[in-house]
Amino acid sequence: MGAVSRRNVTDHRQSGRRATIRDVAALAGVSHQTVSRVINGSSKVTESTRERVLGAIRELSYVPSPMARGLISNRTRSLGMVSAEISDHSFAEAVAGAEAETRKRGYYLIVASVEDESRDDERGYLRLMLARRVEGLIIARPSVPLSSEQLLPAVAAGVPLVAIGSSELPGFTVVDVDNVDGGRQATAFLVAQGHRRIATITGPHEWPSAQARLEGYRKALRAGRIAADRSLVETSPDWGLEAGQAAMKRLLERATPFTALFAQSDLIALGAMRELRARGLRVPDDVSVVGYDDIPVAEFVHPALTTVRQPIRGVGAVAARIVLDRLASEDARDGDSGPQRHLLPAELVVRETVASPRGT
Amino acid sequence: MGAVSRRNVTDHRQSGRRATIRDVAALAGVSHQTVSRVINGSSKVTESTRERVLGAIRELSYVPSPMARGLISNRTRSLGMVSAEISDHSFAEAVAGAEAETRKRGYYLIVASVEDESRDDERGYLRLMLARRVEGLIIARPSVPLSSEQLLPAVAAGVPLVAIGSSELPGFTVVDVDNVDGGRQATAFLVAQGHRRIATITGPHEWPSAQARLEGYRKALRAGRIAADRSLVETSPDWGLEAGQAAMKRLLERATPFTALFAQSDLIALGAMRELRARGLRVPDDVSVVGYDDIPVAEFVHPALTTVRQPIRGVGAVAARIVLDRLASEDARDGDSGPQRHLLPAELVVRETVASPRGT
DNA sequence: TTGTAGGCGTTATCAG
DNA sequence: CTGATAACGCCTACAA
Repeated sequence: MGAVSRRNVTDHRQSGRRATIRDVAALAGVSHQTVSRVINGSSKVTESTRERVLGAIRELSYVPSPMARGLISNRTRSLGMVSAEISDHSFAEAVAGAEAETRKRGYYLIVASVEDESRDDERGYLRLMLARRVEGLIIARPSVPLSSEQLLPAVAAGVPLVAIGSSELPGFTVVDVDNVDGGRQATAFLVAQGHRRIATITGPHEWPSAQARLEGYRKALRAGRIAADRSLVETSPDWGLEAGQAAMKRLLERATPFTALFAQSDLIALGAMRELRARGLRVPDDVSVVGYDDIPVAEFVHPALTTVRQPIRGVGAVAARIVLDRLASEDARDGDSGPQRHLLPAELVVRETVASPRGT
Repeated sequence: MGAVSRRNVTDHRQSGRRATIRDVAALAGVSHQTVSRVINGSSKVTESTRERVLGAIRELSYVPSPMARGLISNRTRSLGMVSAEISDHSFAEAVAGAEAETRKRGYYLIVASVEDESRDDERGYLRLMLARRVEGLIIARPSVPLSSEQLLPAVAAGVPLVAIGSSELPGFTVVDVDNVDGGRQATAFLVAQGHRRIATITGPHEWPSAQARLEGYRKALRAGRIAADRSLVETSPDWGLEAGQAAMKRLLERATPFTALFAQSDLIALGAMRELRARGLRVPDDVSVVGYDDIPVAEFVHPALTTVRQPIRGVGAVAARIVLDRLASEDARDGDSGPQRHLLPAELVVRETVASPRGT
C-alpha cells in the first residue's frame, strides 16, 4: 500500500498535472470523501486520519479547485466592480477600499476601469461581469446617470448591486460621501470667519455631487441669514484647473463683489487662485478660498489650501461590505434589507487660504 | 413536444435557477450537444437548427457557466496582478493599462493592491492568486526586492510571471520604463542649454528606478565631458515633496555651486523649488529644474515644470500582453521565448523651468 | 448533421 | 467515523 501511494505521488508529479483530491486520498490511504471532510472542517474525522490527510495535502501542495467547487456550490466568491477611469485618484481610492474589504472577507474583486467617453454601455460591462458569475456588483460611475433599466441584467440575475456616488437610484443602494454636508461645512467655515459675500464654482452639472455641494452651500448661507445671490454662482464644465480658472474669470467679470470662494474641487480652486494672482489679488488677504477633495498637493501649494477631505476609500469599503453582507444574509434567508442611502461624513481641513474679510 | 418545451421554460423560470445547456436544448428540441456546437461555432450545424438554438438561447438568456467550462478546459481566463497601493497614481496607471489589455483579449484581471509596509508576504499574495487558478501573473512592487525564491510558487505552478519596474530578476521577464534613458534625456537637456554644474536628487536607493535614473544622469555628464561631482548628488528618503525640500536644503548647505537640478520625481522637484524660493533663488533664472513623472499638476505649477513623462499605462499593457502571448504560445507548444527585459521609452516634456545659465 | 457516453474535481447524500 | 455513488454544467470522442 505504501508503495502504491508513493507511485501515485510520483505519477502526479511527473505528469505535471496538479494534485486532485483523489491524489491526496490515495497518498493518505483514505477515500476522497474523507479528504473533503478534512478540508471543510467537518468534525467527524479521527484526529489520526486527519493528520495523515493534512500531511498528504502538504506533500502534494494540494489546493482545491475553485472551479469544481464553484460548479457544485454555484458560488464564485467574486465581486465585480465597474469603475470610472482608475487613473483618477478618487476612483483608485474607491477601488482600493473595495478591494481590501473584499479580500478581507475571502472574496476577490474583478475590476473594469471604463473611460468616461464610453457611455451607455453600462449594460455591456454588467453582462461581462455577470457572465463571469460574480456574486455581487459595485458600480462607480457617478457622471453617468444610471437607470434601473440599465441595471436590469443584474436584477434579473438576482445579483446584489450597490452604486457609488450616483444620484438617488430607485430600488438600489447608493453609497457616497455626504456632499451636502461637505459643501455646508466649507461654506459655514467662511461664514464663521465673517464673510457674507461668498462666491462658488460648482463642478459639472451632470455630477450629482456638484448639485449636492451647491445645496450645502445654500444651506450654510441660509443658516447664516445670508441672501443667496445667483450672480455669485458659476459652473465649471469639468473638475480641472483650467476650467476653474476660466470660471473664476467669468465670476470676476460680472463685477459682483465677493470676499470668499467655495470651489467644488481643489483643481478648480487652484485654477481660481491662479486667475486671482494674475489680477494682482492675493489669497487669503483679498479673497479667501476653500477647495474640495484634499488632493495630495493641496497641502503643498502656497498658500496651503483649506479644503474638504472625502473618505473615498471608506466609501469603497462600505459599498463592498454592503454587497457582501447582503450575500451573507441571503444565505441565512433572512430577507432583503431593502435599498438604502449610505452617506459618509466629509471633513474640513483648515490650512492657509482662509482669513477674515478685510476691514474686520 | 412544443408543449413540453414550453413547460421546461416555465420550470426553469419559476425555479429561479439559471438556464443550463439542457434547458436550451429542450426548448430548441435538440440535444445539448448541438447547443454546444452552436455556442462554440462548430460549422457542422444546419442553419435552421442553428437559428432555433440561438433563439432558445436568447429567450432563456442563457450564458454558459465559466466554472463548468473551466473545469474541463482547466483554464480560468483570468490574470492576477499584485500591485503596490493603487492610490499611487503610477500604479493605478499600470493597473489600468493591464486591465484594458487583459479585457481586450477576453481575459479578466484580479487585482490585489498591497500596502507598501507589508513586505515579504509576496508569497502569500501569490498563493492567493494561484489558489484562484489565475493563468498568469503580473507583479508591480518595484520597491520590494523580489527573489526567485519568493516567486517559487508561481514557477512551481507553471504560471507565466512578469514583473513591472523591478530590477533584473534572473529567470523572469521585467517590463519597465527606460529609466536610464529618461535620466539621460533630462540631464542632456540641461547640458544642451549650457549647464555644466548640474545637481541631482535621487529617489530612495532601494528603488531600482532611482539607480537607473542616476546612471542616466552620469551618462549624460560623460557625454557632455563634464566631470561627475559627488557633492552634487543627494538622495531623498522618499519620492515626496517634503523630502525633496529637505534634500535641496542639504544640497545648498554643501555650498558646492550649481546652476541646474535634475530631480528624480516631480514632487521632489516641487519641494526643491519651494526651498529655492524660500532662499530667494528664482527658477529658472537662478537655477533650472527638471523633474520626472509628469504628474497631473506639473503643467499647472508656476513656472510650469519641465519633466520626463513615463508611459506607465503602456508598461502595464505590455506586461499583460507578454503574459497573454506566452499563454497563447503555450497552447501552440512553440516553446518559451525565455526571460527578457522590455523597456519603454520615456519622453522629455519641455515647459518653463529650464533656461540657460546666467552669463551665457 | 446529430445524438450518446464519459469524465473534469468537488461536495451531498446515504449506507455501512 | 468512513466510503460508495450521484450530481454540478459543460466538452471531447465516438457512434448513429
